[in-house]
Amino acid sequence: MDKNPLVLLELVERLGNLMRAESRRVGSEEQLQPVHVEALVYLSKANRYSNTPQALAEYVGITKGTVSQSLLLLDRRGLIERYQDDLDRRVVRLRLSQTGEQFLYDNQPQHSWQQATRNISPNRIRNAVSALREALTTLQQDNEGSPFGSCQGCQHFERLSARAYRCGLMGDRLSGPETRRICWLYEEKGSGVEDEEEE
Amino acid sequence: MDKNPLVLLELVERLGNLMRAESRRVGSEEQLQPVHVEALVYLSKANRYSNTPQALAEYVGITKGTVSQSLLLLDRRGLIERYQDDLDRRVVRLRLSQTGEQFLYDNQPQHSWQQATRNISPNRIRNAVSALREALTTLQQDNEGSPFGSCQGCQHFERLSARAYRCGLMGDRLSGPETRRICWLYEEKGSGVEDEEEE
DNA sequence: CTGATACGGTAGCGAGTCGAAACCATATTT
DNA sequence: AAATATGGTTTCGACTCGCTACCGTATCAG
Repeated sequence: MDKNPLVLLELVERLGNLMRAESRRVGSEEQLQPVHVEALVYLSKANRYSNTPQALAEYVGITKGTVSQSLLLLDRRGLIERYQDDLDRRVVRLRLSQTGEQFLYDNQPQHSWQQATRNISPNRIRNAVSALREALTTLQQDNEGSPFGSCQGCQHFERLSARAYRCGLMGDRLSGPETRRICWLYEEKGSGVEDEEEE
Repeated sequence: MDKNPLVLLELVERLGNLMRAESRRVGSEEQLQPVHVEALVYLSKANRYSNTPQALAEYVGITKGTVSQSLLLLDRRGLIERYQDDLDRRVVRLRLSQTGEQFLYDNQPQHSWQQATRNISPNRIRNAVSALREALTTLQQDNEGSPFGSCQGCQHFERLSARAYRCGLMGDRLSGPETRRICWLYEEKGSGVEDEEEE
């Protein structure tokens, strides 16, 4: 009866707008733009391979030039720290400063979302997650953007023992919590070439 | 295992970002910002009560001042038309121009989304829609923003006969297609006070 | 080792966003 | 008739954002 996919899009966009407005609200006190808040949130969730300007730019969907500006601002405000990578001295690494952590802790940009979803049964949430995840994966393939995901479901993820993990691509051992962070090297597990051409 | 609601948020934001990037892509040819494209899409879906700068501002989550600017630009470009309301001469009404319609038709901002969702079963989409709808409703209540919805499920909606409808709030008769457009006067049907307080 | 090329990041430009506040014109209330 | 509310517009300053040019480091070819 509905044109369902479009309705879903409508909802996603609208929720996105609202959460963006929320970011705006949260940031206004500190004179931060929504993008700045998004950047802080991203950094709080990115793993060790993904805390660079480049990855951030891809994630929020803006150019590296703009990201560079934003980072400058966040640095001036003391919310993040920038330091050089030892191995490749071109790359800049980012991390939240103490103040940055505190800012997120105080303002809880996701709080209103958690309120809004608290009455939805875990099961329905799980279903929604799975549907959206599928849409995201396809969308990313089509746009050839970087994937962004966490170790579960990543092709490079290896489990050494009960509590020891490893990234096969980079060769590092990973702690348990680290395997749940966002990584832009993520590659979908079963995704060699799907023959599922349906055209 | 997952912190599901947060994962869902993550997905919604990311999909939102991607679709925003898509808007950017679509608009770049015509030198339009993402917001401009969003505005056009909105106008193509808004019903007769909701085609005003005010409603648009609430919908996309920016201030009326900014909206005013954007509309100026869209008007200059000949993508929309602005005309005064007869009854209240303060209010400006908006509609897509021929060119505006054509623009949307040519560029299909939602095309990539439809591609991305075409392999998701209707049933899963329906579930996702229902979960997100619930989140949206709650979020809007908490933020006391205008609700935005279509006649199905609206408190003011009246069915006069098989194919004749009416908005009880405004007193107008509505055509069938019109009842499926976006309205910012929407009020959730069962929404006096839910006793469903769960903490 | 040396040049060419690739790549991560920064800098500057111009058009535009954005919130805030002031403002205008038209309702509405008193 | 005056006070107030409301829908829109204007102006301001800080910031975004794509773009292009640029810098320094890495990598590759000879």
